[in-house]
Amino acid sequence: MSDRRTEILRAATRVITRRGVRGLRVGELAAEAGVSTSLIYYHFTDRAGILRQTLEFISDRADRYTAERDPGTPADSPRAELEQVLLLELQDTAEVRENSTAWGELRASAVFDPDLREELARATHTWVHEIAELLGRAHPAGTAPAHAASAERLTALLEGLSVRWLSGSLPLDHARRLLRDAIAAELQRT
Amino acid sequence: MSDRRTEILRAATRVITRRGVRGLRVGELAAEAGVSTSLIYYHFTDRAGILRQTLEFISDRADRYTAERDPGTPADSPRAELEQVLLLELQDTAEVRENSTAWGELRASAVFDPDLREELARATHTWVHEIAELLGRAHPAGTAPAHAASAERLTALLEGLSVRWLSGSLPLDHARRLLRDAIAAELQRT
DNA sequence: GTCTATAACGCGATAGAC
DNA sequence: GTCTATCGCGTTATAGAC
Repeated sequence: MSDRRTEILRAATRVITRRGVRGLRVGELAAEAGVSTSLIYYHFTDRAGILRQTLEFISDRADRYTAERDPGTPADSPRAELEQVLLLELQDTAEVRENSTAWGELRASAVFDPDLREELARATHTWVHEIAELLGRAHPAGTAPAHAASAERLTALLEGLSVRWLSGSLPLDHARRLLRDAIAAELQRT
Repeated sequence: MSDRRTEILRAATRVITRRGVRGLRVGELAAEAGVSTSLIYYHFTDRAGILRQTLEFISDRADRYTAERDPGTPADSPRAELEQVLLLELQDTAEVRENSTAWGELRASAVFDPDLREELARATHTWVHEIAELLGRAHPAGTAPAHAASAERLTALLEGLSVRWLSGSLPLDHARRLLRDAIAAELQRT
């Protein structure tokens, strides 16, 4: 599925990484994709449609790269898997930067746009739940509510560290170290 | 110092709380402040000047309300003071909402605007340092580098929880509970 | 310092040909 | 499906009077 529409969605992802959700200009997107502005409207109706479908495209892609991690890896310990999944989001690759940036923008936009909140809360809940399950396997001694709380703290910390990294307040390796230590601490809770 | 310029800066803070940094319109700011648009330009030159000076105003004010807490309070334990200072940021009052919202916007905008990064990194560093000092008094057994790392984790977590609260993904009392537990855990580190 | 009036422009969106 | 050309509005910014 690498048609024109998909090409435009990929271009939109790059523009959002560069300018933000609220900084995306239809004209700039057209130039980035190498098409006319009216073709954008033909495929996406209006600016809101561009954003909706691009954010959907990005979150599908994020699900995929979370699901597809370690295809043939010899299934390390659950703890290593947990570290791997969380630290995956703190890497300086184009794909991770794009996803983290777009995710942060979605979060920041939802503060002012109630329409985005429901979908955002749903995606957050899914993510927290997935981390809580990994915590359950890595730390069977703990209770389910304790794992849920740990997962909320770790994912919220990760979002906080991620935006500090992207906004230039925290070097990437330092952010990774802080997150690793926080994971270790959550696993040592009684 | 409650002149026209300061009134406009206060109005700008309210508009940013309502619309976001990138949603601020000079005309709306003028209406909010009860002045003409051209007076805005007289005082701040251009839109970028409005934003720069407003964000400076906000970070100064945040410093001040952190510094001025408990004027005559009977200096509880350092631990209680630490909790108080951090939990202060998770309250549903107009002032805290304004500061948290504007601070989150500053952070999110800096991802796309390198001009904001220096001031932001400076303010972040000041804040982390202040929390690290409180941790030192609340937990004298720990080392200075450990306190610095704890302060970075706690403040990054607080930012993460704050934006989840403001974006409707996390109820306020739940966010407060998660933060309190994280503070307790940082104080129990060996 | 502050206002009214307006210029200049960027940007979302559409018309219509191919 | 894709393009060129353009409209119309909202917004930034300025001119000039008081």
